[in-house]
Amino acid sequence: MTTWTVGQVADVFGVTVRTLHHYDEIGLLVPSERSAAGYRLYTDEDLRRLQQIVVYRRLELPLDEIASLLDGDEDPDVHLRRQREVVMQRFDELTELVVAIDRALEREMDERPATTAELKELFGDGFSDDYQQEAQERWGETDAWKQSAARTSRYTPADWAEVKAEMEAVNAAFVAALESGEPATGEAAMDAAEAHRLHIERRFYDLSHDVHRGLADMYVADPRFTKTYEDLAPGLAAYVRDAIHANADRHA
Amino acid sequence: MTTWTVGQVADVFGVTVRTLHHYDEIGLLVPSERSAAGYRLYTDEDLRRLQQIVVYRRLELPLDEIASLLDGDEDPDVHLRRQREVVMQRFDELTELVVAIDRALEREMDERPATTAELKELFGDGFSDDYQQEAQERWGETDAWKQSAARTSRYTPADWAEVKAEMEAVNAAFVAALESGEPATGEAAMDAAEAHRLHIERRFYDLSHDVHRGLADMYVADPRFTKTYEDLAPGLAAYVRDAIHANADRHA
DNA sequence: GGTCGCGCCTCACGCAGCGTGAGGGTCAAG
DNA sequence: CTTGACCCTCACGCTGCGTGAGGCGCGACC
Repeated sequence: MTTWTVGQVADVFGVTVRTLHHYDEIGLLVPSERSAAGYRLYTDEDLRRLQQIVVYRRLELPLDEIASLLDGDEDPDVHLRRQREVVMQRFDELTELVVAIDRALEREMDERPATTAELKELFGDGFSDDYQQEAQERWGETDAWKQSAARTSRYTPADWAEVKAEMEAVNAAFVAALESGEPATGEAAMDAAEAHRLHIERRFYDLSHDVHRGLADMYVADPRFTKTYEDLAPGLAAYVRDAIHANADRHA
Repeated sequence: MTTWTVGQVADVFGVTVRTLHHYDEIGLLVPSERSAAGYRLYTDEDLRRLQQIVVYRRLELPLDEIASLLDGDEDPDVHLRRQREVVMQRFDELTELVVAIDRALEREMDERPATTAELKELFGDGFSDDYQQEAQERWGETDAWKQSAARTSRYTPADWAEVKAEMEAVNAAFVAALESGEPATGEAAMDAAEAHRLHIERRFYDLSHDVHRGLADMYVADPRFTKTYEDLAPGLAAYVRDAIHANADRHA
């Protein structure tokens, strides 16, 4: 007996008969022989192919990719390496997941991530969803945005409250420097600028001094940012921009 | 504006509109309001629920479980802990996967895991798939079987050849002891028994001396095992059994 | 040679969790 | 009053099989 029936093959390889039927249907593994009665008969070669299929399935490759891998002229090496990357990525995701679950367990949903509504309560209408939407459109593809989104998605209302307090402290420092009559290139203003940069870096995303410059320019160029600062003190937007540039110069 | 439309909600929460429709269809998240034109309008409370859903989805919980979790009286803690275990298990699987991929890359499918056909070539008909089948039925649920299956599934033909050589060496030791006229309780026989146990432990599964006794009894009770030994030398099956028991006594 | 029981066959529908049109209203802006 | 971006409701498609239903094939035992 040098051929095997579905049941035998299924048992040995730990798959179901239906799975073998399916592989036959889609042409992934068509048994080389059939008995007079129409029984599928698998040869050694078929088994070798199935062996490969089973291995690739454990790698969670879709069946059509397995097919092209086994039939095609493509280098299995390439596929394997790609698959390795995919698995490693899943790995990272799972790591995050475990962390998320642990956090969820710790706080038992009491201090859960904040909703947009709560963010609005905290930050006022400056934090509108329309704005978030636009921000995503403008920055959605950048690493900074992704990093920021990844972090803030896990912030609780309490975290956000802290963030807000930090932001207000930085702004207050700017206002104080401005109202003391110190120029934007002065120590206090530059220190506030550096504090601003560190705040963002700590809470949202990596921020080099150069990128910080770009942000500063936007504070003046984009009326919504400008308004936030101008509401605090007239001329603050430009003052902040200049302070940030001066601070960047200082750290150049 | 204290309610949101599908598109707004979708953007902010990073899901698609279709997903929201789906959640509505299956009753997982039915928006509290509808506009005159039939637009779905999501309230703050709806968003809070969606927030929970999104979190649980990241945990890969099926939607119906999420529903019972959010609606039911069940303790979310229990679900979370269970989910954590599931994720950790996936973790282990992925670890194995990466190892498997690396091995596959190393040997580039050349020294791939052996097929049943190859095993038969190596071990003769004693290693029939029928037998494997039965073994799985008898032992399939035991840890030992699983452990063995997990290990052997990655054995290459070369590995199996080594296994076979080891087995033959052990058997030869038994035969030599038997033919030298030494009793089964003698040193040489007991040493062979211990070598037998260590061989299985190294290649297949953990094997205590007590479990080893059970195996020994089966060698006499099950005609196929008996045959394997009797073919080597008459009376060997019983001799092996006795030697194993003696060895187990020695290590008690 | 009947018939038991297991294994094989071919349909064919079902499942999750949406994706992806089709075909048609709605709403703010110009 | 039109345009264009949204919204609506069907409704079929996709993966990778699970799960019967209804019906032959085959070795064993009577």
